[in-house]
Formats: sequence, C-alpha cells, structure tokens
Amino acid sequence: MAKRATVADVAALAKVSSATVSNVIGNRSGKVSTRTRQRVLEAISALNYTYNENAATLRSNKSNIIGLVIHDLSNPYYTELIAKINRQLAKKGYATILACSDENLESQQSYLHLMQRHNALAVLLCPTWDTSGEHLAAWHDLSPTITFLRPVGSHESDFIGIDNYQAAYDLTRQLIADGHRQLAFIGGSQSSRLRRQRLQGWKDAHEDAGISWNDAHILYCSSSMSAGSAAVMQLFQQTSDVTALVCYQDIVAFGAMNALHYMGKTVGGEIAVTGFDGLSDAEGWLPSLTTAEVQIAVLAEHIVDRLLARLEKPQEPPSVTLLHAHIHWRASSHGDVDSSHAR
Amino acid sequence: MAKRATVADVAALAKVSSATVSNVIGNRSGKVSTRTRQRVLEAISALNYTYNENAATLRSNKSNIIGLVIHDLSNPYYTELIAKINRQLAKKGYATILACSDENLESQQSYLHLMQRHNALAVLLCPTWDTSGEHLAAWHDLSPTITFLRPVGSHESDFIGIDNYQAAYDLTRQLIADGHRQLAFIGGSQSSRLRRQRLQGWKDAHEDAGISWNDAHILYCSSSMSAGSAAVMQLFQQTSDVTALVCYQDIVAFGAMNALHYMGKTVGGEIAVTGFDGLSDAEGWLPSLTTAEVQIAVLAEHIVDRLLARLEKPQEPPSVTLLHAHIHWRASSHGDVDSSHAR
DNA sequence: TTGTATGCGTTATCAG
DNA sequence: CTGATAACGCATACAA
Repeated sequence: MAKRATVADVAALAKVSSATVSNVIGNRSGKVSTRTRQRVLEAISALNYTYNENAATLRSNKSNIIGLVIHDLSNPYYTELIAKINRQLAKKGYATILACSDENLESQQSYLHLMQRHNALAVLLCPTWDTSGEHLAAWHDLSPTITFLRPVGSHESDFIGIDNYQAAYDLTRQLIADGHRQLAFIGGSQSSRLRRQRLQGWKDAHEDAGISWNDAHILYCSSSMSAGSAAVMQLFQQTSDVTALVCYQDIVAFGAMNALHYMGKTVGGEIAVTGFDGLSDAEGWLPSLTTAEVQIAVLAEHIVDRLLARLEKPQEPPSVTLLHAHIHWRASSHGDVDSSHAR
Repeated sequence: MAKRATVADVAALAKVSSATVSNVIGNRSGKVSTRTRQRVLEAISALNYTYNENAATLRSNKSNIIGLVIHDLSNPYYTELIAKINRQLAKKGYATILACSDENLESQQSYLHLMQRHNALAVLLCPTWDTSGEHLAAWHDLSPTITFLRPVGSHESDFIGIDNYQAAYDLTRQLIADGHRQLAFIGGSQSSRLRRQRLQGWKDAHEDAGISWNDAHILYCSSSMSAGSAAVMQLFQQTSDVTALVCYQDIVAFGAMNALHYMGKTVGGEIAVTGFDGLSDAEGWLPSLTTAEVQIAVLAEHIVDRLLARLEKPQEPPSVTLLHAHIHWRASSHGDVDSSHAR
C-alpha cells in the first residue's frame, strides 16, 4: 500500500509550487496559465493523485459534506426521496452522510452531533415528532438546518413541506360528492402532526358537506402494508357500512386493498380507496390507486434548492414552503375511471 | 457564530497540556489520572467543545468513515439492510457515507473515488452487475472493500451472500412435491447473476423430479410490485395452466398476488405463490406469503462483523460467506397451512 | 502521569 | 501569474 501522493509531490513533478497545484485543483479561475495547468494535470494523473478532503476541510473550514438525518428508512417514500436528494447533491459535488434516527430523539441528536464533528456544511433533517426548536438551535449556528416534511414547532428554520390539509380536504370532498356517506380514515400514529393535518382536512370536508362522521372509523396504524391490511380487517369486523377508505399513505392503501380483495370486496366499485404519496407503484396497482402526489423529484429539488440558497445567503430569514399536492383520480376510487384527469 | 473551541482552549481552561486533553478525548486507558480527567471533562463541557474529525483524520490517517455504496434504494430489502448496517456501525462509533449507484458503473466508481478522498476506513459495496475485479482493485489497496449479496467475478475480496441456488431449489422441489406440474418463474433482470442462481435451482428441481418446464413461463420483470402485477397479467393472457409462481423477490410476489386477486383467482388454493427475501410484510400479507428468508438483521451482522474483522487483520486472505436461507411455508403456497414449520 | 514539539495535506496570505 | 510560508486542530513520539 504505497503512500498516497500529495500536492507537494505533484508540485515537484510539475516543477511548480504547491500553491499553484492547489489553484489548479480548486479550479480557481484566472489564477493559473493554461500551459501550467496542463503540466499540473499531467502530473496529477501520472502520480495517481487523490485529493484529501480532510486536510482541505481542516484548512479552509469548509467541507463538502451534507448531513441527511431522517426518522425512517422503511418507508419507500422517504427512501426514494433520499435517493433523489443524494443524487442531486452528488452532482453538485457534495457528499452525504446519512443517518436514520428511527423516531428516537436521542439518537437523532447524537447524529446531529456527528455531523458537526465532521464539519457538515448543512443538515437536511426530517425530525422525530418530539423534536422541538431548542433541540435544533444548538446546531443551527454551526451549520444551517433545513427541515422537511415534518414541521418543528417554535423554531425558525427553513422548511419544505406539503399542504396536507388541502389535499385531504379535496380527496374527501370529492368522495362525498361521489355519494359516499360512511368514510373511514386509516393510518398514521397518534403523535404525528401530518396525520392531524390530513385528518382535519377529512373532518372539515365532512362538516362543509353537512354530514357527520363516525369516530370508530378513524383508525391508527403503522407505516406498512401489513398494518394497513390488519386495520381494515379490524374495521370490517365491527362495521360493514363503510364505503370509502381515505388512507394516510399509499403503502397503507396497498395493504387496505389487499385486505378488501381478500374479503371478496371489489375495490373501486363497491368500496373506494385513496392513498397519499404518489408512489410509482400506485399507478400500476390493480386497480390503480387514487392518490395525492407531490412528486418526489419536485420535493427533492425544492429541498436542494433551498439548501443551496441558504449556503449562499446564511443570514436571510428562514423560509417556509408548502407544496401543493396533485390528486390523481384513478380506478380505486371510481369503478370505471382510469385516468389521471382531475375532475 | 462564535469560533469553535479547540483542544488548546480546553487545555488552557483545565490548566493541562493539549496532549492530556487529547488523551482524555481518546479515552486512552491509564494515561491520565481520574482527577485530571474530571477537570478536562468539565472544561470540555464548559466550552461546549466539539471534536474535529477532519483534523484527527488528517493527523492520524485513520477516519471513522465507512463508505456504503449500493445499486438500488427503491427496494425495501436494501433499505432495511442499510438501516441495520448504519445503526450497527453508528453504535461502534463509525459514520456512514451513503451512495447509490443506480446500477451505473461509472457513477459507482465516482462514488468509490469520493470515499477515498474522505479517507474511508473501508467500503461496503453491493456492486453494479458490470463491476469486475479490476474496477475494485484500484481502491482495494487504500481501503478494503467488502462486497455483499452480489458476487464480483475475478476479484479477491470479502463477500457475504446468500445461497440462492439452494433456496430456490428447495422452494421448487416442495411445490412439485405438492403436486404442481406447471410452474412459472417471475422476475429479475437478464444481467442478474442472482437471478441465474435462483433460476438454476428452479430448473434443477424440475430435472431432479423428472418433469419438464416451459420456457414461456420464465418471465423477466423489474423490482417493483407493479412490474410483478404486469408480468403475471401477461402470463395468464397466454396460458392458464400455471398453478405455481416462484417469484424472484417478495415485492414481485406482492404484485403477482395483487394481479391474481384482481383476476379473481384464489392464492394459496388455486394458485401457489412464493417469494424471496423475507420482508416483514410477507407475514402480514393476505394470504401470508411463503418466502425464503435470510434475516436482514443477520445479514447486516455478518457484514459488519466481517468489516470489523478486516479492519483488525488487513492481511488475512479474503473470505466468502454464503448464508443459508430459511423457508417460511405460509398460506400463499398451500390452502390451509399458515405456519412457519418446515415441512 | 503530564508536557513539549512536530507534522499530517491542504489553503490563504502576501510578496515577487 | 507564481512561489514561499504559515496555519488549520489534532495525535503522537519522546522528554520530563
């Protein structure tokens, strides 16, 4: 294992100073002549030189590391999002340190600490539910935090989220307009703020239509297909008059549809099902799933853009962005419709 | 944004030398008296000192970063695995830089380069299919590579994988023993070596039982539920005599079952379905899915153990580990059985 | 047990 | 445009 070549080695071979080599590497414009740059590049390749990020970060106090801390890696929505963010950052030359808090605040804080130790330029955070403003304030001075999807109360930081209330309201209103009178709301956990927003939209759509809901039709379940199945099986053991299921997430909706099929009920005709997320599998599901989508690519783009803007102007006041979901009306919520046209 | 405190600052406040502070931080046993350590720890907390990994890595030439490069982040099997590996490494004090190659060799190589620039201690790699030994050799000298799940031809590196052939063989043999004569094999891509292994097991089980298979019943599809649905819809448009589906992955099996339900066929009784992976959703699916499982936690543990062993003894010859899958026989492959007993 | 001195590989400063 | 030199924060060999 031969020692790695250093800037000094390259400089020696190219017969220039190490400062010049550094300028070539850093691509600092107008600092070095074309001829010299050429010689340096040749030397770099001849020596198989590898840049040392640690030394550079130490000296310049600017790393190329972005921390990405998330609470859940088992939900495809998040993993697709991570993949997209990761790719966009890599394209800009940043490396991502990933951490998963597993909905554990202590673990999240320890990961945030880790990011600081590595001089992370910034941290992208989808926080645990019990995260409060004070938990972030400590880090925010050192590297800016951008939160997404889950808002943190009482803290001034950039936030990119989704207009959950409106999407749930629109979904529910349309189902009611379609004639449904007994609707269920399936999924989410008690501590979830997102769930509260979506559920509020569901309730308000009821109220505005002048119909009442049944609290027994509001069920919690964890974020998995089997949990969705189980919840729906339970629901129909108690009641049989529900005709529409508004699911908290697409994966819960998949599980719900699985349970309905299993019980011999026809999804789309007999019982309407809607999801939330716009997973790519929603369209190819049988029947295809009506869902409220904020394209993951769009969300990722907003997050990365906000990050870059924040790095440019650290002092600007934080901004809050709410992305509007597009509802894809598909067969799962209407017997014979199978298009993405908004109605 | 106040400047971060350094070892020197801590040393000054605690009235000791920087070397002593370093020893306290590094927890080097027996190097510092309890009284002094106490003073140093107080100073650290008083100054809100944060360790600088970059400086430490530069000086000692030993980072705490493990690279994790994977080809796919949309498959829950991989993301669950990543989450587990991540957690275990964090517990040992390592940070993980995650990268997703998206099955693109060039992108993978650029990420491996990134890991080197950060002085990654080691790299855990699930390589793209077109990765060959030479692609890894260049990095392997600097930081050892441990490959998993997908073998790389012609390269001597540590490898942790699954005995795919045997599991597929066992699954298929049992289905044949159950009386099935027309079996299909669904899923995987043409370039996949894993697929070849599993398919070979499927074929050999046929041969050993003295029955023949139909090449039209061997279908490719990508790794998603909807792709599985589509493949099965297509299969049954051509033929109707297939009674058992051996699916390449659990998610493909989920999609397949969705399609079967949709066509009004009874899974378990009329048509048997088996998966591969042992996703947690497999058990809660309706009907529950027969699958060949290597517990993700166990796999993660093997990978991390191998990594630690490699860091201990860099010169040991590389080792290849094949984990044996356990087959959970569940309702999807047998009308009324719903247990995990091997038969 | 504690302190002193040096260097890791890079970038920043300033002089030529 | 190029070069000499210092400094980033820490770990380590060695001296005390």
